[in-house]
Amino acid sequence: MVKKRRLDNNGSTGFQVWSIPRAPRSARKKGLYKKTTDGRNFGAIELLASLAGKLLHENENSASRAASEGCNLLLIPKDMLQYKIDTVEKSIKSEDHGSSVGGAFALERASENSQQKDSSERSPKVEGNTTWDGTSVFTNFACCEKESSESKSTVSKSVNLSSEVSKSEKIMAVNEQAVDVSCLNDSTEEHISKPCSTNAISPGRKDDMRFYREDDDENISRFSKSRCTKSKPSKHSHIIIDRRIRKLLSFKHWKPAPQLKDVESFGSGRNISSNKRRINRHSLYYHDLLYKRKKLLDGSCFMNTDEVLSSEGHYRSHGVYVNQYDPAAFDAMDSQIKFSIKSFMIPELLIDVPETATVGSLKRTIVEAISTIIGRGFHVGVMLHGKKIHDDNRTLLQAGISRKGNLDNFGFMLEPNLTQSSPKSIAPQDSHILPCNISQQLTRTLDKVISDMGVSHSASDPGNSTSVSNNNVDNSHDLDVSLTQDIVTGKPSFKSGDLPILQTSLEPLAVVPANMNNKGSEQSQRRTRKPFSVLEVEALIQAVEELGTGRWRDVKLRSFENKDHRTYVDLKDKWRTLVHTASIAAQQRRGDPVPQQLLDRVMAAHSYWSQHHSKQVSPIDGAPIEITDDPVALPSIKV
DNA sequence: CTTAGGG
DNA sequence: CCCTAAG
Repeated sequence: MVKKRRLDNNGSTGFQVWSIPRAPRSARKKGLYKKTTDGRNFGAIELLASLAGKLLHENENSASRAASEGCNLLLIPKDMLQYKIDTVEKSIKSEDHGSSVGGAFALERASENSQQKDSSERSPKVEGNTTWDGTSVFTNFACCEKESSESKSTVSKSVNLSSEVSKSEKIMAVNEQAVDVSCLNDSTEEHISKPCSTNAISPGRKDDMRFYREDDDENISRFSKSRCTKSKPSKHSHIIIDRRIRKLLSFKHWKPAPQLKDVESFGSGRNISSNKRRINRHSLYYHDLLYKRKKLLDGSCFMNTDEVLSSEGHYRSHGVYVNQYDPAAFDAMDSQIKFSIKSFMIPELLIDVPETATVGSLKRTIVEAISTIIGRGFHVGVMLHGKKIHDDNRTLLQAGISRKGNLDNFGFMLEPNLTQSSPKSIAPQDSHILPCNISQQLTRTLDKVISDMGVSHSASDPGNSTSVSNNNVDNSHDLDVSLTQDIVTGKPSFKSGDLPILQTSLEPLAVVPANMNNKGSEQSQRRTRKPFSVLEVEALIQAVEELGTGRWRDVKLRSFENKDHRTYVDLKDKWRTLVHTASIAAQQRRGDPVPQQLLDRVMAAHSYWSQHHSKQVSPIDGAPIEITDDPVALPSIKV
């Protein structure tokens, strides 16, 4: 019971103190961060698993067949991604320090001939990762080949595109490591370089730039039918949701992911390791990365070319999205730079641009190309070394984008177009009101993909395992990770409509880390600032007066229980700023002014609680705190 | 998970 | 607001 006693200061204090014994942790657990298990989540996960399995399988085949078809679209709910990532992590932890290709979703070739190694030289390396936060539109894959000498004359960059609509807080973020569906090699280059015009999609041609796109319909259908037989049902679903991730989502109205406990009961990471999966060390970093919230760059989506080949032509790290061929082989080529953009949504996109092209034209070309796939409603930004290149008039060369240039930190960003004008007009507070065109487009696309893939039903064949070969360019650590077996479980059963896609609002697009080397790139979206209203301030003060400082969780429960966007940490921070505000001259205060009266209460409560340990609670019987003659007590506040 | 502080 | 060390 809550009892209260008047805190009397010279008989004029209006400050009241309640003695509220702190409830046991166990009891407190419930409520604030309650998480439920949503059956749909599992369904989604299963679907993902299934898709992943297929995709992987697909990749296997395509890889072994010199991969000439490259367009597989796959949209995966974020939670699934996390699932995979976590699974991988588990295996990393429990297994070894081995290496894996491109992270979380490397696959282990179930049973392959011993020639694999020999062929690895020629076989494309499967490298890829996809990040899908909120409603990422793109996923990225990268296929790397060790053929620097074979490459004809292009610098090919596989650009990772990722777009996210984050404000739709009901969308589970999706991150996925996947296999690329097409590889750039001699045999495929021709194929994929087929001008778009050969497809139903109008070719984009501008400033001597060209972009190509692989036809994907066929692949999709093929994707949906083929190689399901190998899918092996997993006996256990290893769904380990990182709590940090959940934490991240906890205040976002996400449909709660299964609790860790619940999840773990499904199966533990042990099983993963028991499957003898080997994970590329590259993925280690990637994981770590994923555990950090990805931050937005200018509130937009960022796609990047994460890494480039090392000087030896090997992948240098996880999440490589850039393929760069031996510059020496480019002499014959008229200093053209080829950008290869890959993702689930963008199967394969090659963009050739002369170094003398301008950044602006590059952007336009990319927009043009991507628009044919996902529709309009976005624009492209170019990042280099962590900075956006704003000057569209500069040539690529001038901007530092050249065949021989260091493109480690090169990438693109997809930014939503609020108005068809400048994205700059996107006010933070309005970000959730982004036009629906993106949302709709995405949803539509997703729906189509899902249905096209025919995933909604019995997408996988229990009893079959999926595997993919990873011919790591760098043989020093070949990795094979096989998550599929565990992931692929049962049949996914959800309609496209069930996908946790966009709500009505959008937030700045999510980001794919531009450069995993850069610490700063491991960013995640920052919550939009929401100034405390006077009412909130008052409620906070009220609560603190009653509970004291240092019991922010209780404060939260008492006065902000239903305000998900106010965490107890926020409240604590707010209190701190309030105290600070109250202590400075009114002229120095900024923001919407807080009534002096409230600030006085803040000061009073602050001084009071700093004197009386806030954690001091009354006896078990709930007796009120005895506050008698206290000089520190609150000053009387008369209004 | 909560707190408490630094950034 | 974010991030984190501590507890």
